[in-house]
Amino acid sequence: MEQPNKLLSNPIRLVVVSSLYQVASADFTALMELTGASKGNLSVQLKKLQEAEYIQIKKSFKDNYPNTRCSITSEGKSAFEKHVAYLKKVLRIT
Amino acid sequence: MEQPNKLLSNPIRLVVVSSLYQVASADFTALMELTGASKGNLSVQLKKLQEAEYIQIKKSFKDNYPNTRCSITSEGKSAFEKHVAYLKKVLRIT
DNA sequence: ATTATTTGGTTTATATTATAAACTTGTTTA
DNA sequence: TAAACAAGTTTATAATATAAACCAAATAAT
Repeated sequence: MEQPNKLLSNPIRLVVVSSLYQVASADFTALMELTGASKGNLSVQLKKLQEAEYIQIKKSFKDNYPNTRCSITSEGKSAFEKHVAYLKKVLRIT
Repeated sequence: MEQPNKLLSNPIRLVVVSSLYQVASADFTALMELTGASKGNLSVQLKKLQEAEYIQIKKSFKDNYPNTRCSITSEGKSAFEKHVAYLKKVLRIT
């Protein structure tokens, strides 16, 4: 029933999804700071989350520079909630 | 300050450590049921936890069969507590 | 007006990790 | 005594994570 979510077992992806669960949207630079990941690493983790349809990525230009803005999808929200429920059970926290 | 623990980011190892945090000791078979891992997989994960000194393994014979009994160390307890604190922060749960 | 540096990323080669199949050693059952 | 089972371990392979190298455009320095 309650099983661990592999995508969300990676700390970088967990922080990304958890952050986007609270925050409407965040761009690449903000997510780098939040996660502490290198840009290469963050780039592939975001792509994985996008492929799983946990997040949505909108690319645009902001002040002449490319800007990658991410937001969570309803699938992402639901997956996150389930994973949190799983963790709570495993960790025995209410 | 609060960082993810890599060893405890693996779901099998997390369940092992979390279980041993509650339970004084558990043997290989019990941990297989708790984690759902194959024995090969469980075997290497236990060894990793042992190498990190998160758990202690005592081998004996029980009813003529080998028996592998695991318990958590104080280092394991502390690591688990810290990781839980980290997760709580990331997941925004009290 | 080149050249160098910075911004904001992506691709990809390599290192690390996870996993189960194959193996081992001994026990019980037929 | 041969087959099946118990309780693991080893190891080959698959999957994953990570950062170095790369790219394209913008800005700064000379």
